[in-house]
Amino acid sequence: MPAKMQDVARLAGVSTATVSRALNTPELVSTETHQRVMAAIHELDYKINLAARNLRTNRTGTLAIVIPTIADPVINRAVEAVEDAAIEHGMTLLMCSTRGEAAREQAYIRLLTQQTVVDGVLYISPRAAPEDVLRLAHGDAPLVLCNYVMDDARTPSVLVDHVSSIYQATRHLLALGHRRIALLSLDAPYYTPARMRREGFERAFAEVDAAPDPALIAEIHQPTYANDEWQATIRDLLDRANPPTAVVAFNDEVALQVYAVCRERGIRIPHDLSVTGCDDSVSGRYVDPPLTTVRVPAYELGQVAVRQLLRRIEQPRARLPRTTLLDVALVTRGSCAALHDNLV
Amino acid sequence: MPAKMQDVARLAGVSTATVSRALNTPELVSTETHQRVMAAIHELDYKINLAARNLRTNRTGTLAIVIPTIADPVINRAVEAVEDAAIEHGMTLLMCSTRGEAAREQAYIRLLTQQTVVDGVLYISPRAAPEDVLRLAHGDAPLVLCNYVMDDARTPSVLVDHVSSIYQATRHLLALGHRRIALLSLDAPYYTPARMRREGFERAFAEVDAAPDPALIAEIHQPTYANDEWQATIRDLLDRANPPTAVVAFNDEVALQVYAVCRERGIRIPHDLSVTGCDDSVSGRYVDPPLTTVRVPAYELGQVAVRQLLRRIEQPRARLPRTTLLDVALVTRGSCAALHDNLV
DNA sequence: GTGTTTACTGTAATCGATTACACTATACCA
DNA sequence: TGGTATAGTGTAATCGATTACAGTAAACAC
Repeated sequence: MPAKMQDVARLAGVSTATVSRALNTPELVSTETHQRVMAAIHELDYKINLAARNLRTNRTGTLAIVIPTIADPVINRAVEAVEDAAIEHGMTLLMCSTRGEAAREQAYIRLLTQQTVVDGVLYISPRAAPEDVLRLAHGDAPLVLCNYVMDDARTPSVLVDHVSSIYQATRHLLALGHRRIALLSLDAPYYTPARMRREGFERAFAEVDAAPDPALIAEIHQPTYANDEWQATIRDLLDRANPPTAVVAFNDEVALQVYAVCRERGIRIPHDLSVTGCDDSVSGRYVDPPLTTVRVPAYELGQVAVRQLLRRIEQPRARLPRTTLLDVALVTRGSCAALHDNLV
Repeated sequence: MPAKMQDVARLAGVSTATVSRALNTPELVSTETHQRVMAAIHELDYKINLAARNLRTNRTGTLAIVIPTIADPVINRAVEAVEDAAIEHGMTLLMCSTRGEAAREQAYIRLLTQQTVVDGVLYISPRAAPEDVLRLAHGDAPLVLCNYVMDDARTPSVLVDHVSSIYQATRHLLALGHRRIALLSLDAPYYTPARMRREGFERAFAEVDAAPDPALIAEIHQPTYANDEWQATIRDLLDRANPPTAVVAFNDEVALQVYAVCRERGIRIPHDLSVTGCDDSVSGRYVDPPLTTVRVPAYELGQVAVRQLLRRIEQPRARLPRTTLLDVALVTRGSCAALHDNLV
């Protein structure tokens, strides 16, 4: 029913080849013909049939973005960057959020290993096993990873420096005299940032010739970013006989959970407990006291990754940096204080 | 290079028709043949070419979801519902976030008026002019709207009851004795919820034979949900000679901005100022005092809408309710108090 | 035994664009 | 003037699946 290229060609008195050229390579068509074709297109309200074009050109004009959740400010921002770049290149975005569910992760990987679904895949914070990610990497569409390292020279990774973020937060607290510092982190199989955070934590301690108390490292194994389990963990931590004097949280949301538990318990921040977050999300900016956190280049994360991806799509053999590490910066606000002597 | 159906057929010793049937309508194929075909598919690692299928079947297996921003908890949740349903139906999701930019809104509408891009469109909180939305509605793909009303009998709308949410919050404050109540809302051309909120606000006043002070209605015209402008507006409001005794904010994020300004000014919540939010997002749950807000059925919003959309896709002539209104519920927490006599 | 139904399979047209190749007309050159 | 380059256009093959239609063989009915 809708007009096809044939109809346009007939109306404009040319062949379909010319219509196609008028649309895709106007420089090969005379100005006059081009105008006639455009007029016909307008007249018939012709819309190109993308399925036909895709079949013929073996391209889809679509990028897939695979993310663990849509409800995280850093990921949000990265996705915005990706969408911006996609639009700029006339491409669209297929959204695949896995919610940390292995089944979904697998299903999306299976789907995306087909060239005909998307032209490229951006995979943020994979929770899948290396062999599955590798399968995707060996699929027909180029792949770029975010926050994941994998032993495959062909697949570029872009990483926020999670080592540095936790390192900086921890160093800040150590400098304030704290030694009993708790780490609240998220862990999951194959979840690279968890390892990096632990490393940053330990490195900061090593620099002052100390070591963290393993009992104060709380790594929750949780598929999603849901908040329910954190409360229990935090209460546990603070209710101990020998509680921490400071807490490093792996993101701002969890840091605010610490705030909530402190309120319950009558613990004053920063007087009784110092707290740091991570990601510099809006929520940490307007609480009392304002949250000391780490600024993370979320938009840049998406931007760098999508640029590399687009590069690969245009030139499949393009050489790309194997890993790109993005800098972070400590943002000092009011949630940390020097350790009181009476609390040592 | 990748195996095609022809190769599978050859290896299995059947025709492509049989391979196709084995995949799409296995009940029409003998068990033995089916197994041979499956074995061949596995052997060759055959992946169906979706472009070819789409061209032939005139379907894409994709839904578009158009949203103003990805960084809003209610929208997030609605998107999750849509994705869940999409996966359940073996479909994928094309994400189109417009950031409230008219140009992007238009560009996506233009893109999606083509049948061959997606099988259906879900449009959440459109900011586009009615004629543009109508153009989309008259496109080839079925359309379902969220939080928008339009004069088109064919296009179903699913709405959160924004009238009721602000009405309930306002009534709560009125019952506590407040009369100088400010409304912080977002406005934009053609943005239905803004009108609904105003209506709820006024209705609550009308019920106690009063009227709101128009000077206390602050409707920011802002494309996005960014936080910068709110601070100024809120300061303005609170610094007046005759400031409000209560504030109704259209969402929790803005309510927390009010918290921040109050902290600056030494205004105590709820003692000096009562505050209500809306949406019951996580951020409001763990602040001090916990935010009184309105619970909004975000997941349900997406769920109801996508169900109607899928229904339409399967049966284009299906009769659907023209508008569906979703209930909301006040969540009373600690951010509101009875009006002190000395403040009257 | 003939006619009819059932179960399965194959042939070949078709979806609507792109593009290699061929062709014509004009411009340009010596 | 003949030859070659250039610009613009057309013809027709092609992408890889789906499916209407036709065909065959076995089962079944009478």
